[in-house]
Amino acid sequence: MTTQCKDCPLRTKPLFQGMSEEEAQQTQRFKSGELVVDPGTPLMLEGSNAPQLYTALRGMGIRYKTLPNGRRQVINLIFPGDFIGLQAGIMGEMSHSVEATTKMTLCVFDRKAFFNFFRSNTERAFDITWLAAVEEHFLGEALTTVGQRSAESSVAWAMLKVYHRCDALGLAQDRSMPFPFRQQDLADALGLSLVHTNKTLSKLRDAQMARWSDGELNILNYDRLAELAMMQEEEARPRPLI
Amino acid sequence: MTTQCKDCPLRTKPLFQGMSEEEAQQTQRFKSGELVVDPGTPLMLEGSNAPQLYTALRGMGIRYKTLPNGRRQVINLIFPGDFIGLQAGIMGEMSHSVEATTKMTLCVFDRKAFFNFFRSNTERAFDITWLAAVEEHFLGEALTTVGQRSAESSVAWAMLKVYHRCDALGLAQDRSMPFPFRQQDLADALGLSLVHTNKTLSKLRDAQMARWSDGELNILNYDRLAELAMMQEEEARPRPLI
DNA sequence: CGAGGGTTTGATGATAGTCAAAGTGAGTGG
DNA sequence: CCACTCACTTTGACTATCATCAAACCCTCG
Repeated sequence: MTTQCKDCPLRTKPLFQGMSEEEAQQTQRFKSGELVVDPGTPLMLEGSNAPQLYTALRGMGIRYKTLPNGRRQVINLIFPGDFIGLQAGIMGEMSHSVEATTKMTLCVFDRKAFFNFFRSNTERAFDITWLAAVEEHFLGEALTTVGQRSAESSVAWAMLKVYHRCDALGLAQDRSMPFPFRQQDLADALGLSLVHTNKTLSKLRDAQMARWSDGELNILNYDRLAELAMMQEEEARPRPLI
Repeated sequence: MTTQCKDCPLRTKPLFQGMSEEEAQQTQRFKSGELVVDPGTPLMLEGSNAPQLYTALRGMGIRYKTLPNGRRQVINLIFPGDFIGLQAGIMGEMSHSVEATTKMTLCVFDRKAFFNFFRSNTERAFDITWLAAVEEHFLGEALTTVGQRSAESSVAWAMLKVYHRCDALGLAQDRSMPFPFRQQDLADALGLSLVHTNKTLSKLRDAQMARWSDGELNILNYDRLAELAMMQEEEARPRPLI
């Protein structure tokens, strides 16, 4: 038995905008099933025209692009509530690949139904555009990080970014959250080498600012970390949930 | 007398999707005027809630973010046909600033009318989302460049990227195009220092691959530049024009 | 016990940053 | 018409951040 949209465990999180019963019903009609995948499973392939779109319900993953020389850029991390495949839905082709890092549960939507869903309700169409704008916003920040921040500052930024997200999802407790990625993933996200990333992490650990081991991230000194990250305060704006 | 949307000089460019008479009329109703600005004029401010949205009709500009330490990341360059202020239109706040580099002519839209425009026609709503998806696509590529490419490769990539765009706009001739930016702008876009950017440019010049001086960019050896840039072939997908 | 994926550490060097100064050209005012 | 300024580009010298290479270490798993 798959989760009913009206009973979606994410719906009540403060991170997301409220969803009316009617909206939940609309989403329900759009939803074609649920998918559970093991760690490491590819969900979308760069350049492909995915027939399915997803919303992450549980678990985490990554989006990434690969270059002809084999290097990989992690575009961002996927957390519960993220919509996957917007680009395929709109432009017909993915510009990056998506892969599950942990075991994941995904709500499956049919690409063919996407346009109907989009046109079925102006509010929902607006929500989808909102999601795209949020993503653009995030990518601008990520670009700024990779382009302008030092390694230490970048790592601090990334840690706070994921911490905020997890906190808003209620997955964090005591300045501590699950963070099941590999150091290589973080390195590829920040444009750093694995070795340098590792050494930077150990600096932050020694400085008692943050500790990450065994898939658990611990923010030890929020304020100093935020200063190092040059984090701009911005209130968590609730986002739409599809 | 301002330009009528139905007579928009951009409408006929192959870069853009065809626009029906009816769509032109709808856009016309949404359009509240035209604005001509001098080089260096700020158009949008990061964090502000812009009351106006624009489409660049003529001229070029840049989008950028600034960090507390004063460093600047150029998010992308603005060419004719680009829609400015989508984020403000959707989320109510800009995540970056926008500035005119050359003299620019802009179609002005009223933010308050934006939602009406969006809901007035599903096709137009879809177009706006398309634009956001295109931007996301571009930012992913830019992030990959800054994170994974070497300085030489980055510069080559940037040159080809703008060349393709200008070519599609009919602004290029003989592998040559206007490129009125400063080296500092390019440096800030690629996360490089000004000095290193300058030296990289002179390498590409010496290697007879590309020459950029006096606001004119010249692609001397397209193939070698493309190889250096690790440019993936991708056909120019026509984009919507608002 | 060995294999394999991931993390950690050390050594070395290249790419790219910083600092400084000179060069160029357009624009301004005496 | 000639300084003079100002913004931008170019060049050289020096430095540091970060990449690469290599090897050891740690765990889990078969």
